[in-house]
Amino acid sequence: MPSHKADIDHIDQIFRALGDPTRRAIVEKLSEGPISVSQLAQPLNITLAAVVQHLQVLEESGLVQTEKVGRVRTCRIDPAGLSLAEQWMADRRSVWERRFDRLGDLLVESDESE
Amino acid sequence: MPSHKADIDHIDQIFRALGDPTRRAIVEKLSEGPISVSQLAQPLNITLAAVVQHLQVLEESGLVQTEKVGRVRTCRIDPAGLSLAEQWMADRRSVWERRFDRLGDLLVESDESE
DNA sequence: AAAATACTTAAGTATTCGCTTGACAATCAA
DNA sequence: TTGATTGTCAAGCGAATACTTAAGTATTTT
Repeated sequence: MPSHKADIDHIDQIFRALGDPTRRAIVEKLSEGPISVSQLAQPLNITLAAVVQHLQVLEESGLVQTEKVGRVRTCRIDPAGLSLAEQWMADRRSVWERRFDRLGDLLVESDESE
Repeated sequence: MPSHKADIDHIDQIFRALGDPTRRAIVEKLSEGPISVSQLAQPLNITLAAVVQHLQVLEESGLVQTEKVGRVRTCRIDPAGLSLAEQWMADRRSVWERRFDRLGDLLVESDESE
């Protein structure tokens, strides 16, 4: 039985997180490898506090994991989050494309209704 | 030479569009097949005007196409939009996973820095 | 110990967003 | 023609969002 309530909620958080361009820039940067919060902030033209807020959203969504050692917090991508969202889109597409197959059948057979 | 400015802008619109749960519900519904605006509105607990506004966002993002014949506008998914977003995520993941491969190499060879 | 680094947290602000209401246009049915 | 569908447009409202500033904490350096 696929797609629990918890999963739907998770998908919700993931897409909400990816909806913001700055957060996508963060994910993009992290895809090159794990870095600290201030390294992450440097290329973006916003304050460190703003970056921290974005990271909270990303971490709650499960797209990013962080770990603090000493005074520096290191951030890395969790690819599972991305592939969950990927799956959602692939599913919608496949349902859509399967429809075309059935449509083809109907055009050929041309009777026997639903 | 991949990823033009126009593409980035397009990706921006797509992810922004998918960031809203109601719009994802619309995409989900449309994946079952093309339907009219009021049919789309029926299961959602919002006014028709709100649905039209969501459809504008979805159409501008390229995720949905619509066509009006008579007084009814029929909406359908454009799978190209979905696969573009899918690609973006797959790319981020692959960069990340390629990093692991290189890390493996380094651990095995354990010299020759770059 | 003192200063610098690397965050963290809270409060405030300006803008954006999703939604409603209400008035309107166009098409189809009786 | 009259009335019912089906959608469109504009204005406005409350809540959410992305950001800043400012004050604080914990850790490392000097």
